Amino acid sequence: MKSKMAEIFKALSCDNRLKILELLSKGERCFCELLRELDVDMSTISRHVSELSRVGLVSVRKEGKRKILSIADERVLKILEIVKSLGRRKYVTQA
Amino acid sequence: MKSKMAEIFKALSCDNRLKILELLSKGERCFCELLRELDVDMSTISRHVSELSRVGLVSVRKEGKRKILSIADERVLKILEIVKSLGRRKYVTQA
DNA sequence: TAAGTTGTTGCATACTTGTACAATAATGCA
DNA sequence: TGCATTATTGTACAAGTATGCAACAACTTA
Repeated sequence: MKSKMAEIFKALSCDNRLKILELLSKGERCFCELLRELDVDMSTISRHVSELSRVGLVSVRKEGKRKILSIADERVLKILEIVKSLGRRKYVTQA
Repeated sequence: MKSKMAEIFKALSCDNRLKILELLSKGERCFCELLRELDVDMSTISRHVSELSRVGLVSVRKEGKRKILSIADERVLKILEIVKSLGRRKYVTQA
């Protein structure tokens, strides 16, 4: 069985899920708004959101007939920021 | 094609690779030391190390007939620490 | 109740991944 | 040179993943 850590990283290892997190980092939004911004099937988004919330990266709240999604924790943004900065640097080893 | 960010997260999403990083976080060590601590085939470790260095998480230095491995960047440790803390918390949504 | 909106789930499919084993390569030592 | 140590690579394979389509479910509103 996979560790919690590995599961979290796994959830972060897909571009469409990263895209979802990036959108949510600008503020909460509902499921069907994501659909308009992501050019993938609704079922695909559903599964991605489900995975993100399962591992605790995204919070889900029901409001009328909509599901409102948001980043679950400040630390999620922190992680994304650090890894983005790692990705930009051309992997230079410290001297 | 997968983004740099997704590739880095992917590299982090496997328990054996996380184990390697954890060992390296205590200080650099050579390939064959990892072998003694990891109970997987050497070829498997070779591929994991290759992947970790490919995406820039681990630095490799040759010394005699050995390859010495180390964490490539402080930020790698930071990421591991944050995600570990995320994993511990029982995914509590803010009130 | 009927119709529309929003989301989930079963199924199929193309692709990727983690792993071991065996063969090979590179290096250092006797 | 021959042998031991250290590491990589080809191959195979079981398991897992991302995706779309179609059917279905839950909820809202007319």
